[in-house]
Formats: sequence, structure tokens, C-alpha cells
Amino acid sequence: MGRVKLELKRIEKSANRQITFSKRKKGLIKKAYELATLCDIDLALLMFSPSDRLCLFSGQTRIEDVFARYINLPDQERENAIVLPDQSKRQGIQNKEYLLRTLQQLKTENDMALQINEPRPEAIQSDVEELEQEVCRLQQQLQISEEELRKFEPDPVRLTSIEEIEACETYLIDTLTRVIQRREHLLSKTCEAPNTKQSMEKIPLNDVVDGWDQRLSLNKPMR
Amino acid sequence: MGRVKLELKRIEKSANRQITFSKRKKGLIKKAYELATLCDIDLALLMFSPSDRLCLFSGQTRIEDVFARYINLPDQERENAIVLPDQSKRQGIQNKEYLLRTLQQLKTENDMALQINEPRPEAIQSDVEELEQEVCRLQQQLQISEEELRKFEPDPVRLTSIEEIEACETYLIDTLTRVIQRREHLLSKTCEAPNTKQSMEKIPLNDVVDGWDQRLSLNKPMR
DNA sequence: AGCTATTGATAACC
DNA sequence: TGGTTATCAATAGCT
Repeated sequence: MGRVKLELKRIEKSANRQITFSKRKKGLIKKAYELATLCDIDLALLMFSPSDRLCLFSGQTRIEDVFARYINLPDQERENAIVLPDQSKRQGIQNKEYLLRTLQQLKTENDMALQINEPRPEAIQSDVEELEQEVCRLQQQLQISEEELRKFEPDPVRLTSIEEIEACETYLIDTLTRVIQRREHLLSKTCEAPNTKQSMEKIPLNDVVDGWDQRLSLNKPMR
Repeated sequence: MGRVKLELKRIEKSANRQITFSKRKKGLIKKAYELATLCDIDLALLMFSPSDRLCLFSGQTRIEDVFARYINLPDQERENAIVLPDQSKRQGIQNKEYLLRTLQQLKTENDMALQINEPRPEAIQSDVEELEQEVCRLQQQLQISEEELRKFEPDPVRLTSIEEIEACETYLIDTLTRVIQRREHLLSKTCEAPNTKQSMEKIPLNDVVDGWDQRLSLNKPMR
């Protein structure tokens, strides 16, 4: 259409190219509008001018919704939808392998873009699991440790029964015994006791110790 | 173009609509191809047939890349690009507010889709931080607890100096004193000692206790 | 799917 | 940019 049938190849003269773009763009959008209206379909047209300006058109549905509809489609459907124009003389692009690769790439393009922002979620997930295990392990260890500690010095608030106190006493005495034995062992090994701390105060426990043996008999030895 | 100038509105007869779609789709794609080729531009055309089949076309650049190029554009540029066809008689859609809202929506559409697959990363991130804090807290608590425990019963391997043993002994005796005082307090309060465990063994600590007072003088009381 | 009478689009020029 | 026109292209209604 026009005075001459122009060749189907890039218009080399930049000015002409720009003019042709303006005219044909208008025509193309008109055609697109007619098609969308007559056939009552979703349609989106997206192009970049020779000077790289974006140009959008969509029919009744706003272009974002058309894109969304496209994106939500199953992969297979997207793959089968690509149309090669009849008169296209593009070289080897019809190549099925190329199409598959291309579509595969497209499919991951979005995911890629997403994963740039946040470190990949599997890594985070495994981090979380590790941390949870660590928390669990530490909680157990802490519980064991606190139980052990309670044997030596029970919480005074909860220490209300005579039995508990007696168990505690026993445990303390038992431990004290082992510590003293350990000291004696060390002393006999060293063959000398360099008591550097002669100025220590004598602990005021005599009265407490005085009554010991009568009460000790109430305790049962542990271990 | 054709025998008659048809009205620009939805073709009601479904069969005719489908036929018109087929014919015009072909023409539109041809036009799009020519435009893309002649002007050497990126172009993408996306439509859904009246029977909802997807139909895609793109020029030299694969359609995914065109979309990517579109998506990566600044918002403002996208907003200004929407073309309303000259002959469009669409009612109030030119409304600027509508356009802005629509584009805003489009921009988030992708993000939305992404966040469906994986729980949003900020949440995970805060989870991780919480867990890390918990681990840190537990480690500190455990350390404190173990230190406390070591006062009562130091690691025999590390318990090599007389001073350490003496500190340990002091600590044990101190604790024992407080436990015994606590028992006496309880006993005097209860005004009776219902010793239910009369069959307990007498603990064999007499020999150890025998040598106590001489060694106790070496210790300094704690607290 | 093809035909073809028509209308539509546009290349070159202004 | 925008308008004119000679020419070519697309297609509506039929078959």
C-alpha cells in the first residue's frame, strides 16, 4: 500500500524510519483496537519506538490485566502460543529447540529477578531449621544444668518439704566428701601443703556442725 | 475494507466473530511484523482468541525479553506510554486517576505472584533474627548456670590447685549451712518432725567429718 | 477454506 | 509535524 511496495527490511534512513514508525504505529493500534472491539477479546500491544520510547496499547482490558492473565497461564500454553508471521523470512528462529530454550528462559526470568532481592529461601529455611535445633539443644542443656544446680541449692521458695531439704543436704555432703577426698589425694601427692592463705577467717559454722551427726542419720547417701 | 463498512462494536454472532478474529489476527500480526522489521524495533503483541486461546507475537526480540524490558522500565515511563486509539470511544477510561491506579496495580502484580510461592522473606528474616537472639540468650544462661554449678562441683580434671578445692569446699559448706538453717526454720515452724523415713541408712561419712574442723579453718566463708 | 468487491492503509511528496 | 494522493493491502460477505 503506497506508491511503491517497499522492501521488508530495516529502513536505513533514520528520519524515514521514524516517520514510518509513527504512521504505521497509528495504523497498527487502530487495527488492534478494531480487532479487540469487534471480537471482544483481551489484547495487549507493546512496542518501543526507534528512539526507544515505550508505546502501549490494550483493548477493553487494561494492559496490566492482560499481562497478568498471560503470566498466570500454564507454561505449556505459553509455549504453544508463539506465532511466526507467514511472510517472516527470519532465518533459523523457528528452530524448536530455540523456542523451548527461550521460553524456559522467560519462565525463570521473573524468578531470577525476585531472587536478587532476597537470598534464596531454601538457604534461609535451612538456617532457620539449624537455629531451631540449636535453640532446642540449648534449652535441654540448660534444663539439665539447672536441675543439677537445684540439687545443690534448691529454690528457697519451692524448698518446703523436709524430704527435699534432706535430699539436698545429702547431696551437698556427698559432694563435699568427694571434694575433700580429692584434696587429700592432692595433698598426699604434693607431699607438702603450701598454705599461702594463713590470714583467712575461721568460718563460723561450729554451731551448725555441732548438731550434724544427729541429723545426718536422717539422710540417705546418694550415689 | 470489505464489502461493507462494518460497525465498530462486538460481533454478536459467535461464528462470525471467530472468523473475523482469524482473519484480522493474521493481518494484525503481519502489520506488526512489518513494523518491527522496517523500523527495527522491539514489539510484542499478546491476545486471547474469542475461545480464550493465547496468541503471541514478537518482532526480532523474543517476547520474554520485550516484557522484561517493559517491566524494568521506570514507573513514570510506563504510565505515559498508554495509547488510546484515535477512534476509541471508550467512556471514562482516559481518566488519569484510573490509569495511575492501574499501573500501580500492575507493578505489584509480579511481586504478589512471587510471594505466593515462598513465605515473604521479611517474615523469615525476622524469624531468623529472633532465633539468633534466643540462641544467644540461651548460651549466656547456660554459661551462667554452668559456672554456678562449677562452684559446687568443679571439673575434677581442672580441679588441680588447692585454692580451687578450698573455694569449692567453702562454697559447699556455706550452702549446707543455709540449707540446714532453712530446715531448722521449717522444723520449728511445723512444731513437729514427721520423719517418715526411719529406715534410711546412716551415711558413712563419719571419718570424713572427723577431720573437718582442722581443715575448715583454712577456708574463708563465701558471701 | 477461497473469492472478490470494497474499504482501508500508507509511501512518496508537499 | 501534518496533509494529499496514487497505489497497494486487508477483509466482509459469500460460496
